[in-house]
Amino acid sequence: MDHSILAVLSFRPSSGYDIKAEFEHKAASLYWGMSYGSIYPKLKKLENEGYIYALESDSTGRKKTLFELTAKGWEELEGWLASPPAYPVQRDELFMRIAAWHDDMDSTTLIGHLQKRKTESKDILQFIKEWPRNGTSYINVVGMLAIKYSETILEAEIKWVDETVRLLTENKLPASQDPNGLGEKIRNRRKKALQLEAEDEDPERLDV
Amino acid sequence: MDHSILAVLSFRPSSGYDIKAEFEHKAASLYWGMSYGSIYPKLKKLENEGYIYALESDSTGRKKTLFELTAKGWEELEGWLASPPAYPVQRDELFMRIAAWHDDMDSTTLIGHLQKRKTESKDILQFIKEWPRNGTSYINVVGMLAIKYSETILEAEIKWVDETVRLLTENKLPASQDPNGLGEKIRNRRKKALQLEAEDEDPERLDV
DNA sequence: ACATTCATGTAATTAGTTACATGATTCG
DNA sequence: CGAATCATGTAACTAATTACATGAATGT
Repeated sequence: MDHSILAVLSFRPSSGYDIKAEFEHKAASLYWGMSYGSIYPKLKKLENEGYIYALESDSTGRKKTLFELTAKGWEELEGWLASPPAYPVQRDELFMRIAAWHDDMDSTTLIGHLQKRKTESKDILQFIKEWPRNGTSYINVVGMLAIKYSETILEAEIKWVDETVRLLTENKLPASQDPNGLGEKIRNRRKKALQLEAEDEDPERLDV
Repeated sequence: MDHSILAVLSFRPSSGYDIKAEFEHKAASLYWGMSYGSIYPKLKKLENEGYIYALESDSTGRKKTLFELTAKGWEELEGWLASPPAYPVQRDELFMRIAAWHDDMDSTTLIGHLQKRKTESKDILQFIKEWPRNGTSYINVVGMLAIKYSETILEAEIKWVDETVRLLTENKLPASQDPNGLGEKIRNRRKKALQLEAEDEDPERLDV
């Protein structure tokens, strides 16, 4: 059961290609994504199970198969909309890197990561801000709330990046917390591991 | 290659069980997650490829296999840390629902979703705020920045939920944008689909 | 003694992407 | 007329979870 497809079809009857475009460039792209390799088989399955059906194409230009929701499809969608959403799992490679960063590493690399993130987030923010103003998109009353959310979060993120870059460049980082001297231990483990390798690579040196 | 495992091992030599705990209760849980079914095979693979090796257990109590990074493992980790992180894909079921919400639906259900989200986010925020203060966790200088980020975002999110619930209950929603009367079309498509089904279910009625 | 937690793993399943294949239509 | 885009699909592959199985050590 893929409810995100039913959700897209609820706006208007769409082809697989349309759905992909919706996930790529439009509103849905902010919170979901899907490739052709997923979309077409899912459409087949949803059709077989009676949630959607194929409309006749209106013969204008290109031929494509538009899918429309059946009564069963609308009911399934609305049941899903009413069911409690799972808490989103954040999987952010930037923060995994930040968390594992260690003192021996160059902080200019980290600043580079942060600035890249800022650029990307600013682009998305601009897209969101312009999108309700282009005068052609359909955004219902509740949809406006989601836009406001993305604006809020992205602005907070960008502000955090600026502040963090400032702290890193001015070397005014907050105090670390290390009650067991783990930072020292980590540096030693790393040093030892890297030294052992150097010896393995050039074992003769000791004897010369 | 699973760098999140190397990242966890960089803090301290750990068993598969330890790694799972790290992803479950600790810092890493905010930005990553993994099940046993992934962890143990990955550890085997990383060992075979020479990124990690098994330490002898220190025979105190339970026997477990701790893994430590090799020189190759440290180098791989640091290369990954320096490589540009991908922009995170937000997959948020709450916002997929909000985006597909339609006017015929009961807004109290939506308010319920929002309040559930608020509770969950508040719990995480509390965890984050307490965690540097428990006096036992290791958090390095850069790690503090990631904590600050999560605080910032979660606080912004909670504020947005409060504001949104207020708008919904007071019925002061922002104006929708619907240049092509799509909202009306959606309501009609839905009505028609559901009526057709009602007729199918009870076709005799027309003849009586 | 019994339940819980610690600890490691595998098999089946699910879900997804990537790369490829194919061809029609439209635009410049 | 050739390039770009529209349009649909499949096969191979990758990545992950879930459910199951097993058993030892610890806490009550």
